[in-house]
Amino acid sequence: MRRSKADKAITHSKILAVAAKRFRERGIAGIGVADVMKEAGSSVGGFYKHFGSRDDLVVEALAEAFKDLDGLERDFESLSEYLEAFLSESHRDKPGTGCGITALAGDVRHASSSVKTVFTQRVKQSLSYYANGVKGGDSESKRTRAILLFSAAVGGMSLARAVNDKTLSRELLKALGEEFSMLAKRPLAKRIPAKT
Amino acid sequence: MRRSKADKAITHSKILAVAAKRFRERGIAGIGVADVMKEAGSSVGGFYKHFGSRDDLVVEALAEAFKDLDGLERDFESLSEYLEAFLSESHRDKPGTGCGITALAGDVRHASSSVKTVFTQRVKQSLSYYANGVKGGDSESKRTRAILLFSAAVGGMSLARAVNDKTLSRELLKALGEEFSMLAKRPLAKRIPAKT
DNA sequence: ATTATCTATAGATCTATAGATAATGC
DNA sequence: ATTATCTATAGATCTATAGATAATGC
Repeated sequence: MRRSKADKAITHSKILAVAAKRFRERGIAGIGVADVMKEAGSSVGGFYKHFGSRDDLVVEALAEAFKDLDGLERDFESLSEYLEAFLSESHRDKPGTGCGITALAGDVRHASSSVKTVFTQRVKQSLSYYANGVKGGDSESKRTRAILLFSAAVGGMSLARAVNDKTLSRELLKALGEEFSMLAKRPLAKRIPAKT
Repeated sequence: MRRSKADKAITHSKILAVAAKRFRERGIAGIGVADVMKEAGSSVGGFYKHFGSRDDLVVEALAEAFKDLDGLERDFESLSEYLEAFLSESHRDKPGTGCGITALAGDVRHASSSVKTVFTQRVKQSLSYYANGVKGGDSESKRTRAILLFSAAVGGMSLARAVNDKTLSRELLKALGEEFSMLAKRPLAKRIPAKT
């Protein structure tokens, strides 16, 4: 029954891969330790030789999920292209392999401090990525614009996923795509000065 | 032990009030039937004379939570003022009495079809409210702008609540407030024509 | 007689632990 | 000898039901 240390490492990453996917799909409370272990090809009892607690799994699985996001951000040439893919129906329908921040923002509010810390760090990273991708403007307006785009992307996708009406869901994604195609290019403040 | 029909109605609304608050605060899975009943001053056993199932409570409590949102939307003279209050730290720190869409968007994705339907209807109502409040532009650009503002408000507040870092949380709300103060006034398309 | 509410509990589900099993690794 | 994994289960928690109690309402 016992396997080698190398095999244990494989088991460990299988568990993480399953958890990273299912937590994003069903929420942090949506899948249990036993189900994760079963899908990873193991049984419940072994779990606690891999993780100190269920919450430790959540923390590591969240970090694992963010690796997908790292890849996504890297694979696009511009923020505009990234956002277009982000707002796709394909991304909407596959939360399990998509942005972990969007999939779990609601859950993290009720999660442990450790989970929140991992989440927070990744939010900061995404904001840098967005700010970097915004065209024109000084660094402050880029940052502000990044926050608008990121918030709207996360919120819009959350709504598109929660809503029961396919037409509305599509409309949300499409409308954001249109607004983003303008907003991602130049900062508003540089085009027309704010009135104040 | 038995009380009058009128008293039963009072008990019923007490249950709903507690549930509407606690679901928003702790999430749909975050509080149980027994705790809701206890806080409403009753005991578990009576619950099923009031609601057919826990899910029925979720549906009714969501509708109840949206009454607060109706009130919020009514109490402000302009969309800009509404958004300023929406993005406040006070609203961030009191999800139990705040916007139910923001508080529960993540949870609704995993909820029953009945819950999704109630949620979806209220999303439509909010979008109308936003579109109505946008200054200038034709009805199509108002609608698109409304979707941007609403998505960013929901997403930004969700992030501000999930994040572990007070400075970042405040920055998110502040930046959105700044961008909104411009975006809520005039549609981008009417100021500078899109390139494409 | 009906029924609003209560106490008690059945039954399901979930995290975590105990103890057994058998292969690894010194 | 150590340890990776397994089966079994303790203990907590949650939804829903059963049956008792006593006040309402016909």
